[in-house]
Amino acid sequence: MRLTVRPIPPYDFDLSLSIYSEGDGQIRRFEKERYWQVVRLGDKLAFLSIESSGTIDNPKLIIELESVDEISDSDVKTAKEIVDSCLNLGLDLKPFYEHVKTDETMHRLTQELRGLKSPNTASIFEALISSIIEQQISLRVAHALETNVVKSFGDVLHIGRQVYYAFPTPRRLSAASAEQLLSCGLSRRKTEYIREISASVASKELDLEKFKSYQDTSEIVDELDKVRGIGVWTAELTLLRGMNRLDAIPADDLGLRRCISHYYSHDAEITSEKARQIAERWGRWKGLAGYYLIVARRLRLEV
DNA sequence: AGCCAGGCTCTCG
DNA sequence: CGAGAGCATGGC
Repeated sequence: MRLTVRPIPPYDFDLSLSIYSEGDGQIRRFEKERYWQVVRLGDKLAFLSIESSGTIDNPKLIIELESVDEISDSDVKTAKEIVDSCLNLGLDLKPFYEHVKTDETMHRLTQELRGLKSPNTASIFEALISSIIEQQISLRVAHALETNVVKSFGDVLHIGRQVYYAFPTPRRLSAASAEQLLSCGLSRRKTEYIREISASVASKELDLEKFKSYQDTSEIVDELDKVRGIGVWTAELTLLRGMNRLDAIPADDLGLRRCISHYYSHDAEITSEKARQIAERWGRWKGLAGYYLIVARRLRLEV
């Protein structure tokens, strides 16, 4: 099954997906200008791969869907929505670029990284659990542990001779024993958070979807912050990459603070208050701007 | 070897 | 209340 999608230009597919070039090939990966992952279409699993056949100013994506099940028209529609959301294709970057023109540094970086859109997880739940796993430890370690969790509890999809994994459902994670989660390398505390939160999401006691209707991002942060295991950092990171809330910026984040400091404060250590103060100039694109700084730093761009 | 890494909770004083 | 310990793992 093949379909095409047209992102709002400008859109640089290779640049935007390059963060997944280190990804695990059985979960999600960008390799040789092609991105793939497993998606859920209702209760079916499908293997989704994406390639670009357009340009930055006239972007066009070719999507391929493979499944052991029959793929219906509504599945195709769902798949398009997932791609749209995960790659943030509906985002119009032009107002952001216009807004930051008064900020010399960010203006230069947006020229260098023109067409970069921040990626999203397929579900808010995935963003939330990933963020919890990433608390405190280095990203390298966190990604290894996350891979363990996905391969231990995620649904399996066989395509040809290959095996791929979807991110685990709340139900599946809530049913995981503490020992099983511990053997993934998580701390005892984090296994508690993950089991508790997964159970309350599965039982709808914690309704993550309802947050989509909230106008005010800070209201969602406050509400998530009340949940055991979720602090402001975790809430903001979840909103940014799980709900496309580009005004959410995890200013407490050590790595992000170092990026902000590199471009705006001569690499001096800055507090999260200072980071938030600097971020104010990016208006409702704070989180996206922060993402630009992270990517810029990774590419060792200097302004 | 020991400390730190994209936090958060719980426990003391 | 505010400060501080504890946490799992891998890299340096």
